[in-house]
Amino acid sequence: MSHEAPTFSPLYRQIKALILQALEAGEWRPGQAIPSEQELAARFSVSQGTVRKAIDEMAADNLLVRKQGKGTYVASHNDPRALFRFLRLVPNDGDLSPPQSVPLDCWRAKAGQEASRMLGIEPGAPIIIVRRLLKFATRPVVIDEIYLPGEVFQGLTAEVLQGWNSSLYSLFETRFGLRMIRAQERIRAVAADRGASEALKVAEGTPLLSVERVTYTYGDKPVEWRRGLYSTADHYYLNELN
Amino acid sequence: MSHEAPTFSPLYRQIKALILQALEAGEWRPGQAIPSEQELAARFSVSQGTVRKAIDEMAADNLLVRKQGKGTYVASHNDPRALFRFLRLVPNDGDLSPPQSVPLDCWRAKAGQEASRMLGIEPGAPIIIVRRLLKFATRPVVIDEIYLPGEVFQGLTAEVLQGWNSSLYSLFETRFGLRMIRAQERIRAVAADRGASEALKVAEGTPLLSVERVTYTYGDKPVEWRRGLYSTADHYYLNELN
DNA sequence: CAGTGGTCTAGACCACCCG
DNA sequence: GGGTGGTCTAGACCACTGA
Repeated sequence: MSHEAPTFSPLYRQIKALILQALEAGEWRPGQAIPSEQELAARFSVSQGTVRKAIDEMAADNLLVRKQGKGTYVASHNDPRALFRFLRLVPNDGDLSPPQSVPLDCWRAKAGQEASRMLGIEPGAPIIIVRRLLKFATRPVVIDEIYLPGEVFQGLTAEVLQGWNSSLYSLFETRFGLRMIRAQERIRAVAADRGASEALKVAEGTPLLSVERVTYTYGDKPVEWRRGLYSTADHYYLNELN
Repeated sequence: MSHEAPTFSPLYRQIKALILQALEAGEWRPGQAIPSEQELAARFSVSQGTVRKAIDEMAADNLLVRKQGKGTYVASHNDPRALFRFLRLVPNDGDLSPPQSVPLDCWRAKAGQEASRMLGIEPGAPIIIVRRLLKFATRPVVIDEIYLPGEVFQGLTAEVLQGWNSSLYSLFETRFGLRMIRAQERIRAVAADRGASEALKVAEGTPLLSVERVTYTYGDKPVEWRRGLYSTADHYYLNELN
């Protein structure tokens, strides 16, 4: 077996790259099953064990979901289990009912310094800004300001947001074919300004969590930058350290 | 993986349990190499592949560290790479010099309601409380109050803390044979009270991160409860969402 | 060089799901 | 029953480390 790559790359990683490529090209849609390990092994002319190891890694990366006896599926944000992967806020009383996203505003603008740096686009490039409220059991808990590259989110309007009653990422995936793979959050404590205090129904100056998030799609391409202000009177940000 | 009744336990998981047991019994010390896969396979009368899969999982759990060509080692908090596994605070300017732990106080007490619940011990059981400051480049950034079960940390005194210039978990591991496996953090925003404002040199009422952590050792046994107040003027809490 | 972990293969069998 | 993923084995070879 010849590996002409300068740095050694095992076969299963090459297979992983090929599957990733097919995934990115939309060969199989989120929620659908990919071909069986045997079929993929035949397609790439490797043994089932090698395909298996490639899929193992992609399942660990939350790109695929294995279901014994059924098949391997493309991960989807429509899956309710995916919801709390990117939302680490938990009510003090442990109530697990899913939060409700209430869009407040949606307008177009040009990328400023910070947005262009975070999204990896030119300053002045078109962006879309969304303001929305997150309610847990009718109580406003998070106010978000979300910056999206206009090029990717062509048809995103307030109406589209209004007409969607599931998670934002679920909308992005279904409507724009954009799959959020991973994110990075920077968390600070700040005092509520006028706008936040009104939206979250707390006193001005109340300490809030400021959660800045950059979200990446395939190829580590940033496609969302958001800043959320979290009221932590009745909720907390939960983080598991492994 | 699943929390259902284990109707079936694959061989490699049984091997994993056996290795875990040996680890817990101190058969190999942190930082040391465990026997080779071949030796373990012979010892447990299974194939190398099965041992391999067991070790794979334990490496993923950060219990073991594989080093190609050398062997497999017991993970240790003395390893500098382990430091930022439990400390997610990063300076705004990206300076990577490790923080300095400054013990302020260390006294004995009896567990109250909250401490007993968090540590899974009887109310009134002996506990040790440590107050300490974390400095990044001479600047005070975190003030911690740490609750430890007295039974486990017999000889812990202010002197012992003073004489240690590495991380706390490194001390716990070396001195008390206690390995911290995983932790759970609950994060809220709070206003600095008098004590915190003096320790962190910020104005009273400044928003701070309140980070409550419960840390677990083998068998998911809680052995530390701490509450930290983080000043986020020049630092932020970084969280990767995968 | 010998010894370690890392990869790849081929085949057998098991657990699970569904028609 | 047939198809899927999941486990287990045995053997060959590769990449890395250190003496």
